[in-house]
Amino acid sequence: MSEPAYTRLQVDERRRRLLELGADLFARHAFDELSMAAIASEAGVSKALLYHYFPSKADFFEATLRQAAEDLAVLTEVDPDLPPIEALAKSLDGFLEYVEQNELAYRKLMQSATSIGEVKSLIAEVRENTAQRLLDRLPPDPPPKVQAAVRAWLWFMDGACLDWLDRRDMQRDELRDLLMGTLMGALMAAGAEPPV
Amino acid sequence: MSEPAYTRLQVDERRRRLLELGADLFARHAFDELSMAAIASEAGVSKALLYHYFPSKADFFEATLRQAAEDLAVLTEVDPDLPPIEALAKSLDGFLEYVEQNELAYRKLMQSATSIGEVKSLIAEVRENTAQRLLDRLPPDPPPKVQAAVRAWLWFMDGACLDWLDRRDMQRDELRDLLMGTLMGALMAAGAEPPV
DNA sequence: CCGACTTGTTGACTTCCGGTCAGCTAACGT
DNA sequence: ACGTTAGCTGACCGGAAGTCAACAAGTCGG
Repeated sequence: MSEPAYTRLQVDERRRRLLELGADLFARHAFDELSMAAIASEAGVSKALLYHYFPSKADFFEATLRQAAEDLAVLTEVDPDLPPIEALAKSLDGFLEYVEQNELAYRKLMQSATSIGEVKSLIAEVRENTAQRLLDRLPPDPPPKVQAAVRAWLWFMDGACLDWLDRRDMQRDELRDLLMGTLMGALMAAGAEPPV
Repeated sequence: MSEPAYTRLQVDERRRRLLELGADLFARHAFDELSMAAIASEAGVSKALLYHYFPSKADFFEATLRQAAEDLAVLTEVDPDLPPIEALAKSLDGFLEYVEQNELAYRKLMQSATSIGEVKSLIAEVRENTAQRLLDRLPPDPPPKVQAAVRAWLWFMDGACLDWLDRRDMQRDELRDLLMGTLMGALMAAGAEPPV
C-alpha cells in the first residue's frame, strides 16, 4: 500500500554508486572523520549493506582510492614514441593537471594515506609502478642508487605538489620544470647518465 | 596494614615517566594498535590518570613525538662556523645516524604521521624549521621556487630514508651523497646559485 | 603522634564506532 | 498470482575514547 521500504539494485550498480559516493565523501572529510554509519546514511542505505559490499571500512576506502589511482594512471601514461624528456614533461603535465583539478582529493589522499595499512600499500604500489615506468626509460639494470633516486624523487613530487597547493606561489610550468630539473639532478647525483 | 593501593608521584615525575613509556610503546606499535587502556595498564596506572595528564590520545602521542623531535633537532644542528657544504654534510650525517639508530620510531612516525591532525602539524612544523635553517645558508630573500625546492627536498629525504631502511642496498655515505647531490640539483633547477 | 587537608589517583559509567547475523522483502521468473 | 532468490535491514556485540564523582597517599600543623 505504501512506498517500498527500500529500493533493490543490481550488485554492480549499487557498488558503483557506493564507490562514487565514497570518493566524494573521502575527498571532503578525513578517514577518521567519517563513520560507516554516516556514509551509509548519506547513501540512503543501511550500514549492514555497506559491509555486505566491502568487508571493512579500510577496504571501502581503499576501493575508492583504487578507482582514483586508475584515473590518474591513465592521465599520466607516457607516450613511448616521444623522446624521454618530452614524454616525462607530458606525463608530469597530466599529473599536475589532475592534482589541480582534484585538489581536495589529492590532499586528503596524502594525508590519510599512511595510517591505514591497506592504503599505505596502495600508495606504495602506485609509487612502485611509476618508478618502474621511469626506470624503463633509463639504461637497463640501474644500480640501487639510481633506483633509490627515482623512488625518492616521487616523494619530492608529492611534497612539491602539496606545497604548491598550499601556497600557489608558482606557475604550473615552473613547478613542472622544477620537478624535471630535480629528477635530472637526482639521477646525476646517483651516477646515472641523463636520458636525453 | 597492607600495601598502598597506588604510589603517588610528583606531577613532573609522573608526566616524565608516562612520556618515556609512550615514546617506547609508540616506537613499537602503530597509533591505532595501542589503546589508552593498554598504555595505562603498561604504565601500571589507571586510564583516567593518563587522561588527567594528557587531554586526548592524540595529544599524548604528539607530546611523545615532540620529545623525539627535540632530540633530533639537537642531532642535526648545523655548525655555523663550517662552510655550507660541510655543515650540511655533518647535519645529514647526524640525521641519518638518528634514523639508523631509531629505525622503528622513524618508520612509525612517517607512517602514523599524517592521519592525526596534531601530528601532521608537528611534522609540518619540523619540516618548516629545517627548511628555514637550510634557507638561512643561502642568499637572502630566495624566490618562491627556491623555497619550494628546499621544502620538497625534505620529502625526498624522508622518502629516501624509508626506502633505504626497507632495502638496505646502499651505504650510508652513498645515501648522504645522493641527498646532497639532489639538493644541489633541486637548487640549480630552481635557479639558485649553489651555496659553495 | 594524630587528625585534617591537599591533590594525585581511581573505578564505574557513557557514548560512539567498527563489525556481525538472522531474518525480512522487493523484484523477477514462470 | 505466487514462489524463489538474493538484495537488504534492524538489532545486537565487543571494545575504544573520554568523563566524573569520590577515594586515599602523603604532608603539615598542633
